[in-house]
Amino acid sequence: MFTPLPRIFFQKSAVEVAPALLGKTLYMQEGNQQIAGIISECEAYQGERDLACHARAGKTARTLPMYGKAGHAYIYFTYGIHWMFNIVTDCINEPAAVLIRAIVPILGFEIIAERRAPQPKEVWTNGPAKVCQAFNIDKRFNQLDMCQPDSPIRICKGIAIPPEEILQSARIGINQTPEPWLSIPWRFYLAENSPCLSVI
DNA sequence: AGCACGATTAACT
DNA sequence: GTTAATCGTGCTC
Repeated sequence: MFTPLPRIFFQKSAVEVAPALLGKTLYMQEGNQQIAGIISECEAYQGERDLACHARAGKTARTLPMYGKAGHAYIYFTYGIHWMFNIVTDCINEPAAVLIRAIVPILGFEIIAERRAPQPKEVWTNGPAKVCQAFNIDKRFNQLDMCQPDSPIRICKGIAIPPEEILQSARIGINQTPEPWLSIPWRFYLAENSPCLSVI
């Protein structure tokens, strides 16, 4: 149970990995605490040419994880308050990552409720920073290899998603980005979980 | 050494 | 619809 997906699953472009991540399980184990949820929304950021991707400025201290091994975590801090959780994909030296924007909780409801209080369960994990708050993800886990069987964060088998239930749109929150990157439909989300999607 | 800003959220009017 | 919260990062001087 909660066996991590093999690295080869992540060794493709972010645009290929992102839709494949929908329906998979995000699992977190710290001490005897377990939390898990089904990934319902994510976004692909691919390469230095993608002007919405942090790697547009090249290799820096912050973007280094994206140039590393697929299956590792890329976690960054933004707006002075929030953490964002990404999964690195593609080859070494090809910066690519998938931002996890929303999950549907399946395990650890009490812990999530405590961390997300006083918010109602409908908005517990429908946003990238909310997922990090619920799972207690921060820089401690940056560059973590999530393909190890004892990793505190793992991406595991989940539920099968028929292709017709996967919807696409432009990515959120990148309003200063020029075209075509502003409009390219690299946000992937599940139709059936619309109440669990991030707030736009 | 200083500065502008961000792959957001929650609590306002 | 608007705005405060709040600080690491990367760029410029």
